[in-house]
Amino acid sequence: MSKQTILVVDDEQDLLDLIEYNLQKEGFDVLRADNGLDGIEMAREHKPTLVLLDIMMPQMDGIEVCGHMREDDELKHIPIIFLTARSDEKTEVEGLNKGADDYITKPISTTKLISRIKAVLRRFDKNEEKIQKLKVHDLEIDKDRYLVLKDGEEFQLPRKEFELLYYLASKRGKVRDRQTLLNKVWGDNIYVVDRTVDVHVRKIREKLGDHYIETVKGVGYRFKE
Amino acid sequence: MSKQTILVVDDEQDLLDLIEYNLQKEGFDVLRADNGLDGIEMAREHKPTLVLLDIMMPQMDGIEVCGHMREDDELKHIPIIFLTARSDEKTEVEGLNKGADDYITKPISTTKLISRIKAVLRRFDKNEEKIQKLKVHDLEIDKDRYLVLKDGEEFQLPRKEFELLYYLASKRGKVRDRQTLLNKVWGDNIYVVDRTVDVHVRKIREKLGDHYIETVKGVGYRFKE
DNA sequence: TTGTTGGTTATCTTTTTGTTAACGAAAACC
DNA sequence: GGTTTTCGTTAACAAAAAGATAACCAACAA
Repeated sequence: MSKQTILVVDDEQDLLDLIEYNLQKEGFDVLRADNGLDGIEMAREHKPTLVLLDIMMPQMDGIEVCGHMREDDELKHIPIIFLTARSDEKTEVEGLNKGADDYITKPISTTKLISRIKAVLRRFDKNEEKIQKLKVHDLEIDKDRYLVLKDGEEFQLPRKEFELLYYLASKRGKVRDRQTLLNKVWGDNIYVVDRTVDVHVRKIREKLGDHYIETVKGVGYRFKE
Repeated sequence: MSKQTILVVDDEQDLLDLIEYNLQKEGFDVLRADNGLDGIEMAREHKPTLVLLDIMMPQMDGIEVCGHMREDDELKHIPIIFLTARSDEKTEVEGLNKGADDYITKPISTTKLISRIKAVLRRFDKNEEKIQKLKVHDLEIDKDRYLVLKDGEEFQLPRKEFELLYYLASKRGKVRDRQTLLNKVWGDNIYVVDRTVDVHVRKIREKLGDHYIETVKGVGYRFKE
């Protein structure tokens, strides 16, 4: 496997140095940018495996950068971890809604940083390194384009719905409880109520039909074998 | 599955009470200690599955406790989650570097606490990918899929019926009395009348046929050898 | 503005789970 | 042999749990 590249966007040079040093020690390639615009630029050019994004930056803040990335077909699949000041809880929530995959509060412990990064990569890797395209029953689930094909017809599912469907389909036949689904699809450190899963399942069923995802009462959900 | 034990070390009794109550409600066994020394003592004696450790304590603080545990071959593998006061950022970093697996800031939201604990346990759970498939006679009892296969045909049993069948099948040939079955399948701390077992056995027989589970009069039930 | 996404919540249904009582077979007692 | 007691089976019913659904809100983009 080729080396994984992490793009770090932050306006504090000292912090950049520290993070770069530690990531390199772990065997990652590191790209750095000290403002949002350059960050996006670099992301477009190098397609990093993951982006570490400070929220508070002059000119263009992290949330905005994240927003742009999520709209760019080439970049929307790249996992993003926010760096945020401790007190700043509001932006934290806001950021997650924007499509971040995790967030870490400053000051940053390097162990934690590394382990979070690895956790997020693990979450995505399983899918990424293997098949980008799942074919199940009459569905074709295309992770590259975030698109589902059902006998020729294209369905553009929203990100979360897509990822939930993708995860379940990749574990075809196996039951997963709500908490596991939340951890795998939403992320370990993200707190939403577990009924959220139900609602997303319902929305998927609404669009694709209800014979793909099965309910196992008292246990969880499962993609039909 | 034997119950998981969590050791909570904190000098605030109220908080101990609160945490204990919530953990028990989730089905964990709880051990408590109100200072670092006792904490280590208890850890040595009972080998808990996980330790919740307050950082700020008189005499011996959490970080020190963590340090001791990490040096003890018997205890070094036990996951530790720190409880820290929000403001106290320096020790937090220190703690993580000392080998904690996660930390939670006070004041504590119990939902968050529980889900963090479960996340850490999941991370440590090696048997995640363990095969949980039993093949007995012409039955295939697949816990991963929560399905029973009888020569090709799928049976979706309700959760309790499934778990009862699974338990009996896993102890194939051995008789278990009703109380044991209740304890193992339903759980130690919930009370239901033991006739309930009969009813569930009957329902299983109704669906799969009555030659799998045998009655041993005056004793209990057994999965046919 | 309107539409989309992501998430929450309250209400409605369905299913599961548990209790009880009647029944019957076998064992034990006389 | 007849009677009593013990024990499990079964069906009917009640209670509780779980999930589906719809309506709602907030944030944001077009």
